[in-house]
Amino acid sequence: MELRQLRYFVAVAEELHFGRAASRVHIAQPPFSQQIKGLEEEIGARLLERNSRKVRLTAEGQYFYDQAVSILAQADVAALTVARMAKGEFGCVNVGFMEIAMDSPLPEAIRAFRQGSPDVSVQISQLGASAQLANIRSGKLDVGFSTVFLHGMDGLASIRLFSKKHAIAVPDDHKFASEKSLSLEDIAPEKLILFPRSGQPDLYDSIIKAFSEKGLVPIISQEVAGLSGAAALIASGMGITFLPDNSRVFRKGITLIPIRDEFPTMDLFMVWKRGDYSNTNKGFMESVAGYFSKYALFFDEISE
Amino acid sequence: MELRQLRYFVAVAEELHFGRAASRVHIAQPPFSQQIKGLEEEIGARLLERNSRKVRLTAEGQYFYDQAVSILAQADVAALTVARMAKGEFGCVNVGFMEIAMDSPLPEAIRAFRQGSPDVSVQISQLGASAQLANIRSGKLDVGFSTVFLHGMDGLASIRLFSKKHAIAVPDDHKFASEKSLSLEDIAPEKLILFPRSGQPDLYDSIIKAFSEKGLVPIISQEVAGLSGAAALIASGMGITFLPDNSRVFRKGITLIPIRDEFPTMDLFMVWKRGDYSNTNKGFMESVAGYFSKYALFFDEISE
DNA sequence: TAAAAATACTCCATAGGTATTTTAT
DNA sequence: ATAAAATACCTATGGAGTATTTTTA
Repeated sequence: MELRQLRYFVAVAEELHFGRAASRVHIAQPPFSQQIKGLEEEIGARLLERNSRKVRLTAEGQYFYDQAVSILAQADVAALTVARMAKGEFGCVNVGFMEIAMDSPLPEAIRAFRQGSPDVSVQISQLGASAQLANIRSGKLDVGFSTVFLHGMDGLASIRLFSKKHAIAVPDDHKFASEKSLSLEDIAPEKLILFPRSGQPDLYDSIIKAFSEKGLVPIISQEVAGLSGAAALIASGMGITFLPDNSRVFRKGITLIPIRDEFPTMDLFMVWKRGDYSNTNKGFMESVAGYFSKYALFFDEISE
Repeated sequence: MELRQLRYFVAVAEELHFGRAASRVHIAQPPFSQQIKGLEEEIGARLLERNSRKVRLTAEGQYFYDQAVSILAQADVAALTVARMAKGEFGCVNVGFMEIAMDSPLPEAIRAFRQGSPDVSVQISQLGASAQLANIRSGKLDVGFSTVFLHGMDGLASIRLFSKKHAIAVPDDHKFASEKSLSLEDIAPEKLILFPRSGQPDLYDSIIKAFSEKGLVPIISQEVAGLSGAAALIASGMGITFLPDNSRVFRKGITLIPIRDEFPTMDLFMVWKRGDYSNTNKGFMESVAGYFSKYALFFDEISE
């Protein structure tokens, strides 16, 4: 049995006339009759009751017609869907992101993609940097957004989406609140609230190093995982911390003051499994990277 | 796109090896590769990522594999189902019967068919003779069971399943209750309960005629539609009536006494639309007729 | 270098065309 | 008498086979 025969059968079941049905599928009547006959013989049932004046469906034919229509429709939809997947218009992307990425244009970049590709399901989940890497490797995640740079790590690839200067976050009523900028010397004596080193060891170490290069040792009063928790601690006067400059989210009761000295930046990277992405993923990544105006760079990295 | 290509694709999606997949579908590797390539080109998407060492499904291929399996399964099931319908093993039969038919071997005949053809759905509904004929003509009913004989009526065909003598049904405490048999002369003076003439005019008229041929006129005290209602009236002493001899159902408080004289019989006919029945219907009718040991006769009538 | 997919070609099975016959109204 | 399906027979597309090349791990 072939789809061709189902197409022919559907035609004759709807026309109830071999000649018209044949011309509808653009073949001559005799081979058309042959195909129908072959179909009936193969499945072992008469589908049409016909004589030279009238054609009508048998009970079997009625049932088979419904089935044939359904099968042909499913085949068409499957082919179309796959074509759309290949064009990146349809599918599913599993995205992981670090909490800090919420405080960036990333949510808007994802929203823009969703609008442009409404039939792509974007599943996002908040994950730490290491969890992202593990899940990308295992295939549970397609793309990750993390502040951790990959120094050419094994099977993974990444690009930097943006790099943002850190600022000092102090409570609105802090003595620094009215300063235009601060030096590390100003900050060193203050109680510092920092993220746990395990989360982003490189960033953590380079912050400490920035101080020690000036002969300073910061007073780390608390390590807090979770931005909103840290923001609450700052606002309530438990200490000060670093936040990306112009942070748009966590600033209730908090003032951001630029740092005068050289200081590590907050970078956001997009990470994926090198050479392993569906067209849907590719479309997603291109859209997000494009949103960050990194098209050229992205293409270099993605096409290896 | 053809089912052949789906079959091939399923094979290679499962084997992840063109050579093995090709031999699984009993063709050589090169034409097999051609077919897969053609499929991919037609639907406009790469389904398999392959090099000379490894074959794996793309995201599109994974999706298409599921669809292909489903489509092939549906096609197989459809063909199989239609074949079973043609053999009368699967389908649906709409049956109409007159109430009186419940007091006969018919229910058991239907039960026997159901047991032998568990995948045929038998829809039964109680209908009068004329309603049966109308519904059979319109196609709502496939088969009817009625006491009304069709004198070679237009598009309908029928056979007699059985013919049963009538007996007199009297209440257990009636003066006739201990009689061995009764003549029409005995019965004529009694209050008679009869079915409405409209239901079975021929039978009604022939009953009256049986009396009048002996110069008798029966006293019809009531006309009652519905056997159970009639039986209740008899039992409560409102009159006597005719029931098929050895009636198995309606005999609480009722005694049946044979009739000595010539008298119309109670016949049950199976009725269907001449030359218009599915194989499922045919199977049903043959089974029921066979139960009534009418195979030979039935076959004569059914095959015109 | 060796296993496996892709090419290149050849062949034939069968889908499809043409001419004609059969059939039922 | 005629419209339409079936049959008979022919043609040619394309599915499948064989031999060979290309590829990459």
